[in-house]
Amino acid sequence: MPRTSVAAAAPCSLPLGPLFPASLRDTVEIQPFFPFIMKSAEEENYNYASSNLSASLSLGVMNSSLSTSCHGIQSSNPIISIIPSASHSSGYGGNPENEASGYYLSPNIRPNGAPLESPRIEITSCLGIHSGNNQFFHEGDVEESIPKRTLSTATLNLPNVDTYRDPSCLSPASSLSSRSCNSEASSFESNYSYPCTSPLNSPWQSPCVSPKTTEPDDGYHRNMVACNLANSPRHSPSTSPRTSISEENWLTAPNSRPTSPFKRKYNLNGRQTSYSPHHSPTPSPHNSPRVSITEETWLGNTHQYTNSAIVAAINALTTDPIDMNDGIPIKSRKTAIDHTPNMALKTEPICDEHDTLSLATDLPSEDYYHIRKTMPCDQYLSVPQHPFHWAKPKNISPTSYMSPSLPALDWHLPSQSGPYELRIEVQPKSHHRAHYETEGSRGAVKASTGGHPIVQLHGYLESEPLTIQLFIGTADDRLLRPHAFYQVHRITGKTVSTTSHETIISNTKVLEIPLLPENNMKAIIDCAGILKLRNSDIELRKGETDIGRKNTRVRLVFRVHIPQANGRPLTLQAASNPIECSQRSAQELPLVEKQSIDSFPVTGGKKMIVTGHNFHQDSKVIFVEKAPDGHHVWEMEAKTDKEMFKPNSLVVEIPPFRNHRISSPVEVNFYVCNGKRKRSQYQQFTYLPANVPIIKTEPTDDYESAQTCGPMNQGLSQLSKPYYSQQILMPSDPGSCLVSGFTSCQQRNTVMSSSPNSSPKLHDLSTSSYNKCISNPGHSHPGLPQPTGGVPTVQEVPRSIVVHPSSPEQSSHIMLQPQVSLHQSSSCPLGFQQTVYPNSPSSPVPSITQEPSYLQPCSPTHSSVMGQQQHQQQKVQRNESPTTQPLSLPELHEDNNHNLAPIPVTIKSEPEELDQLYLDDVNEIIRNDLSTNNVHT
DNA sequence: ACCCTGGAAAGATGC
DNA sequence: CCGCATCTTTCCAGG
Repeated sequence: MPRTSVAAAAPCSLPLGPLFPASLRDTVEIQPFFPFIMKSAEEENYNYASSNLSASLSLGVMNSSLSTSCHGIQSSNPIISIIPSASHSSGYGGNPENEASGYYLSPNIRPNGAPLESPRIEITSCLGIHSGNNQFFHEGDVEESIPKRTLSTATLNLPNVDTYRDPSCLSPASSLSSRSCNSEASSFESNYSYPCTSPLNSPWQSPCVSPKTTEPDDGYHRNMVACNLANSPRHSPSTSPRTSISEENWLTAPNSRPTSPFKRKYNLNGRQTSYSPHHSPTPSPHNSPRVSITEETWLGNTHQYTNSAIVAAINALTTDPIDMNDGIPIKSRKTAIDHTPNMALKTEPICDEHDTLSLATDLPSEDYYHIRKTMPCDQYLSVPQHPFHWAKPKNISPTSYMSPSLPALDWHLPSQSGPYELRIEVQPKSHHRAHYETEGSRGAVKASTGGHPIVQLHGYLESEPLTIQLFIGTADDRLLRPHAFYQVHRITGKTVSTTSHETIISNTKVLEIPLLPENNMKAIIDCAGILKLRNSDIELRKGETDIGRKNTRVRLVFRVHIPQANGRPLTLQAASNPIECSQRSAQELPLVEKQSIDSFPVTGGKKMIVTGHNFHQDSKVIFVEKAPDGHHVWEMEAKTDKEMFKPNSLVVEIPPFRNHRISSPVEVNFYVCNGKRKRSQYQQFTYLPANVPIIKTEPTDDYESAQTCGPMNQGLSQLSKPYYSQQILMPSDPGSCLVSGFTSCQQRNTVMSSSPNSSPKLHDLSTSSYNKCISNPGHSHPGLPQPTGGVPTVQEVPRSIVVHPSSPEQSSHIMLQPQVSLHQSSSCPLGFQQTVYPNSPSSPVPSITQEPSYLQPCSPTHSSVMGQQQHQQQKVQRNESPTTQPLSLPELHEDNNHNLAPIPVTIKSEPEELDQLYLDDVNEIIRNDLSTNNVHT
């Protein structure tokens, strides 16, 4: 099939797929989302930053920053081509509607809050690109802006690559992975100074360099040459970092697949010295979703420059120019073979194409390698980058063109906005054995009920059909994003009733499914299978930090773009419950899907029904309370009712908590254990005080007033209000009002946020504690502010994903994360984790309502993730110093400012005798706090 | 013949 | 370094 040539595609025209309503198509072209995007990206950074790494902002933040920029690149490189339209230009940086731009731009001026002891990178970034005037998008400006940019240097701390992985967990969090930049950063030695401080030398420049050229390839080529002049292997081979494989070698190397993909040979540098690409039977995006530069994006679809590209570019300014190269997949087992035919179909002369491709991909790559080569600590595998990538036959679909104007796949979006709500009516089964490329399809994902998952868009009354996008997302503790090791696989056949169209967006396969009014905007997802990519393939990908081993859980992520009157499509997103994709896990590991009770008084004794899979009669249910450092402070095996045992359900008697005198809810975990190393994910459970901890009644008013303070509160208010009252009433019958996991999440969230109810026990106001917490941040969590200057520590990331009954309502409330991010971002421009102190003036908070399309970044949809995050947040707050104020409720804190007491900060297990001592003091503090709040409000 | 599945062998990796 | 337990990937066979 002939591929759309670069020249053929009109850069300024972003045709949407046929499935897209004309209105949407129209709007997409001219609507700038960039401010949002930027914000989202930034938010995400924060989220990630805090999630994996310990409180120390340094690593975590860096991590996120880098990752974002990198992955932002996905579609990025090409930033320029798209910009032709003036309307576009206005979109980027300059949308006055919100503070996004400013907020987003802030990263450039990030204060270096990172601890010096952490490895760091001196990054030269270009200011000015954020001018907010879209200079980015004006061709002329773009070109001119480069030299004009002011160089700024930011010192970023290097993320600890492995920190995110919980050694004890079944599955590693799926990574920042694709946020390849992380790895990039991590591979750099501290204080390493890039040789290329000039923007011109940075691959990042490429996007800025060849905007909409009539001769994309040439222009690109030219620019790349200019940018990479000295570093190009072609031009100066000596600079090539590749020690063992030259491009030529690579190209001429046999394509035969190694006997075993696992048998990797490394040279002294730890790089893989030899590598044979494997020809996969089926084309699949091997590139990390975050990886952005592919032949497709660079050359095949130069017009496909997306906002994310711009975001990436901007982010790059704050991080590392080298990151640009992350987008270039260097590993591709099957590339050569697959592409040969593909190339032949191209409209451009093959030789030209080839050259261009090679140049396009190699230059940045080499540049990258060159830089890396000089680094003392090179942890990267030197995998030759093949100029051709896996075939992407479907990528030429017009539909894919819409991606440029739509939010990147790893942006977090709400499932609900205004009257619209994207809801997963029928959740997929918790297990689905993914198939390898070497296998035949293993069929479509099914629903636990026997049918197939169903997604429905509520509130949409137009007659215009829409399109549902589906891709495979992560299901780990971190935020949702395309899964590096899994791709959606289109299922066809007589058994499939739903038509679908496969496309690739930013190297992630996306299934597009029509959403028709005649079907009540409901789609039965019987056409989506899951393809497993070899770990070795993905892990070898340059910049890929994700670990495939045991990273076998995914979620189905659905998106819908709703045309809006203002021309800006509203994008909603919903993610399914986690799906275990490995064969073994599906057969052996217990999996908890639901629990009848999420919280109960410390006295325990109540029966809780745990439903899931692979339960045995001798399955044990262990309750665990974890200390900040991940150690188990308390473990208790719950009694299970053997007689009531079923393979998919267990009846468990909630064990009494170790401390019956808690005055505020204490969150613990439990898991089902079928034997050694056969444990389910951690599930959340909250112990409630035996007696209702009603310290005072004002909080309600205060809290509500606080919620009305800022736009950001909206999501939170929904989240919190219910709980607040619940908490008061809870003791009567916690179980009755806390059934769904989500409810519990809300509760937890609120609990930690609504200081007034916090347990004195959990408040360690002592200086010693405070310091202790700071110096020993045990946990870092997504979206959570980390204590500035803290030392990063490896956090145990229990891969606890609570499978909540998916409730749209609930989902929609899960806005905590994004909001946190927003707030955080706004207050911490640099992306460095900056603790938001209660009494710190609040930064302007972008109004969610103003920009429903993207301002609600956090996907409410990933209920499980959110639940975890919230859970984690609570833990952090509970365990860490007061400085780690939960950002979840910024307004609340603002209102509460001057008083840190209400925030649970420690989980220290102290003698119960101390409880009362604390209680009195804390109560007093809380009263004062509340009084203060009242005055303020 | 092809798709879908379940099972399991063989190899890879981690403890 | 070895052995064992796990985990991943490929193969096989049957419906």
